[in-house]
Amino acid sequence: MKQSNLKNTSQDTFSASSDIPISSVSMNKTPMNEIADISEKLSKKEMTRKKILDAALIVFSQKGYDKANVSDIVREVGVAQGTFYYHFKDKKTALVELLNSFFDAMKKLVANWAATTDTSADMALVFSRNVADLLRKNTCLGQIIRNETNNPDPEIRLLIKEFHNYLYRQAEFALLLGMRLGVVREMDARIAGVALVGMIESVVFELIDRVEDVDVEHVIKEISEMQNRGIRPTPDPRS
Amino acid sequence: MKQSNLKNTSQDTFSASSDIPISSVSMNKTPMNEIADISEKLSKKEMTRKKILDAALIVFSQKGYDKANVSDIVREVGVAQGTFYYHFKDKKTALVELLNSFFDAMKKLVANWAATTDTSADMALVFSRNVADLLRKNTCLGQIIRNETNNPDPEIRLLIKEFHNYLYRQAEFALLLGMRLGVVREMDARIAGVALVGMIESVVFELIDRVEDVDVEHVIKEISEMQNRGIRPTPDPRS
Amino acid sequence: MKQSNLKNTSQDTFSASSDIPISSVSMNKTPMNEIADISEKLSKKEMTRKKILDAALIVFSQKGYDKANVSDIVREVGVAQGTFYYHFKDKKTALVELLNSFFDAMKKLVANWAATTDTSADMALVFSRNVADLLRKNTCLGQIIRNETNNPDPEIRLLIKEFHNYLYRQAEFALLLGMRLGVVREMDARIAGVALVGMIESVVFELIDRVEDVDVEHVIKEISEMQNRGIRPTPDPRS
Amino acid sequence: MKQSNLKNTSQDTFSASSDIPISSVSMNKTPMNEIADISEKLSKKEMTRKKILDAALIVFSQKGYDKANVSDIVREVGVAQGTFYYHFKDKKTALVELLNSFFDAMKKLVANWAATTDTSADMALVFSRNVADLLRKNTCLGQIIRNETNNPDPEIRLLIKEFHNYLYRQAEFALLLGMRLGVVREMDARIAGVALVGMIESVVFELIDRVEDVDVEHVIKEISEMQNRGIRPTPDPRS
DNA sequence: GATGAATGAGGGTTCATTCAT
DNA sequence: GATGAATGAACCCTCATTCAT
Repeated sequence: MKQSNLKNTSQDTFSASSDIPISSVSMNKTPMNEIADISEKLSKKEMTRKKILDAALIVFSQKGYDKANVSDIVREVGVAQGTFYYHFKDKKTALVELLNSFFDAMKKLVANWAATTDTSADMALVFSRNVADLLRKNTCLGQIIRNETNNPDPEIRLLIKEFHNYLYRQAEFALLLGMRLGVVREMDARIAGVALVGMIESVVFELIDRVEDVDVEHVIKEISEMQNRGIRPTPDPRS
Repeated sequence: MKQSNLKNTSQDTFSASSDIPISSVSMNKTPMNEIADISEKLSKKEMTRKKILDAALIVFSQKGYDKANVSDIVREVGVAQGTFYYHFKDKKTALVELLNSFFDAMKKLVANWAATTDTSADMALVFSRNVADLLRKNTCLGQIIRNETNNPDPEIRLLIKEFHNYLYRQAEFALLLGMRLGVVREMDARIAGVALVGMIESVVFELIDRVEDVDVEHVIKEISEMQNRGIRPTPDPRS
Repeated sequence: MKQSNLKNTSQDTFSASSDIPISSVSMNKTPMNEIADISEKLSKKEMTRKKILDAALIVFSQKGYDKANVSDIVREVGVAQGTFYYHFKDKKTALVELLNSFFDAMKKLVANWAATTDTSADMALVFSRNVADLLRKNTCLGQIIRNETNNPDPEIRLLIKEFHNYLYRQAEFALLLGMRLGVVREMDARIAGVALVGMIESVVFELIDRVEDVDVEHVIKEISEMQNRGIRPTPDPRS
Repeated sequence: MKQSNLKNTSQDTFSASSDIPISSVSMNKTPMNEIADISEKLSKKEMTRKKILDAALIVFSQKGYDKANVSDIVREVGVAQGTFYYHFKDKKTALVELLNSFFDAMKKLVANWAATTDTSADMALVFSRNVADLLRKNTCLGQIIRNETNNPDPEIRLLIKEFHNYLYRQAEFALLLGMRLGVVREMDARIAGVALVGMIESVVFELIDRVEDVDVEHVIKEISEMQNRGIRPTPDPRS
């Protein structure tokens, strides 16, 4: 079997499954075990399929979907070119499956967030940390979503737009809730939602993902502070 | 001449020259006239070259650089395939030229900003409006820069990274200055710089560029407010 | 399957394998059988590859390497354009492989020559016949080597120069040996080596390869005589 | 005007005209003056034409006719692409003109050779020196003739074959004459003619043209010796 | 007489996809 | 279930040639 040339520089566990956060970020249990358990039950066929998906995830995120070759993917896995097409109708299908399973996992996260988020908590901090963790734990998918945002293929585009809209609506909803509770000032929640998410995304991809020696906790705190207070020298509004 | 299939959905003037803001955003004169005047003086060769560049700008922004075909570009212009290669060494050269002329224009903008920005003004508002205007006037280049951020080609990648770093450094510098002047609270200016720029970029591309009936001024004001005050219900810090 | 346009005018067996003389010229057995036997064992893939190489050999020798199109080659074989690139990295690789296998075969010949050449024999006759046979059995490769001697590609050039230098050194070495044994007069062996090889090459390509009704044995004897005695009317030096 | 990249390493005077030996090699007068005189009379148009031909000669000899670009040639001269086609119907016409003027010049040489060659002289030496000088003084055309011997274009091929046949017939004729005079032993003059010319050509191109510090006179003497005596240790037949 | 912008046919090469095994 | 040889459409790019100026 040929050796892979791809460098694994992210903290991903390099498994399509694990790249998808089935568990909530607030869960402290090790979800890996569950996945591992499930993995054990995978048939040989399912294993191959999963390996291909894992490899596709990495290759797509590194070379971009269009430039990524099926040959790159199968070389990574060590299977034949045709095997890819036994498991997936075409290249696009694999990408769509990756994206969809990511979104499915997200929906599970939402339930947890909604249920566990304490309204008295520092919502900005919680939200930022959740989104940041989400992106950090799914570096590859994050990259793909970022890079393919304007992919010429309409289906892919739509799917990714869905993800962004989802985040925006989450933020908007949280802000509206905060306003009703009196912990958020009056504002255009739609615009603010986009702004907050964009802020977090940029920081995750520019600082947390790219810079090696970065204090993640420090970065997240700074963002939360920015979200809460803005840049002006006022007393901490929480005080 | 063959008919173009590309849809011109953006508000760009669809001219490589006009896409590049040679004049400062603070200038209220209509620079278009000047550019038009210059255009009159273009030789036939230069006209062809410009037309190709204009078409390349659109095609690159719509299909992505790698998926964009030279044949798409020349079909748009109505010239032969070879004509592209008479004017540009290769596809990449055209992209690099577009990016570089954009960056050159930016540098001119900077000088104006530095010279004209009143420290007593609402810096966040001025900065946001400047960046937003810059991006809005160069929708296509903005799209390209956004889409090719992780292009596999190292040269392209570097060029675009340069652009982002430039914006980040601008924001960081403005924040540091504000801190020294006492109009900005103490913070990690590097992180905040990335956050502020990311916020603006997201809003421009998600709201201003994509949504038709958007009150640009309203959006920019909201962002400035967010930057100044954050989301918390404090009294306006400027008061 | 499309019809070939290439005319097979040479006496080549038109097989990349048979073009390469695996057996020594002094062997009287028919090596073709052995090669045929081996051919039987070739997998379908190897057969395709061999067919492409055979066709490339002919096309390269007829049109010249640079003018030869991959499409010519695959049309000859009856496979798709892509099939060529499945088997060979590029056009050059196929050429280099042809040249290298020829040179490898040569090295085997050398061992035989060195081992079997009787110093008491008419060395000039043996050498001439060996080189002439080598070239005659590999007409196409001979043509290629002749035509691409000054190919702009440095790698190709070097490879072919190697072949010529090899022949020159062989001749030089033989002459030096003859001088030590007293059967060759004192001379500048380096110059003489080039002269002898050039003489043989010219005759092979001008007379043996091109003229149909030529008595090969007669030609070779005439050359040997020339090499031994020159043109002057002296008594046969061997007498 | 762009600078040329071509290295002028040969001893050519780098003039299409001077590359063609209008004067016999045995003439000791400086024919350059005559040519120069003629040059003076060239109209500007004729000068341009000549310059293009000169450049074509060099480019063809260095890159090979097929790989040579018209753009290379005109860049060398410093004229526009179209200028080439004003003076020559196409690329091939320029090559054919170069070859033809070379052959015309040859015919003039022949008359001189035939008239001046002393039958009592060392004919081999005279013939070798004449051919060698001819090739050395026309390095570029020599290269072209050597490289394009098997050019796929039939017209070019034929023209070059003509040159070789001419040389062969010259040698054959000289040998037949020598035989009649009793200064050459009985032999197959046709084969010997090819052999003698091939010997000289190889040595010129392998040793004299390529190796820098080569004693041309020594090389020519060695060849003559080889032609006269062969390789065997006989007493000098001339004694 | 010369120009040089423009042409377009054609070449090498890539790669997603198919299908017989 | 997996293979991998084969495919062929499509792309980037080259360059001899044309023609309006």
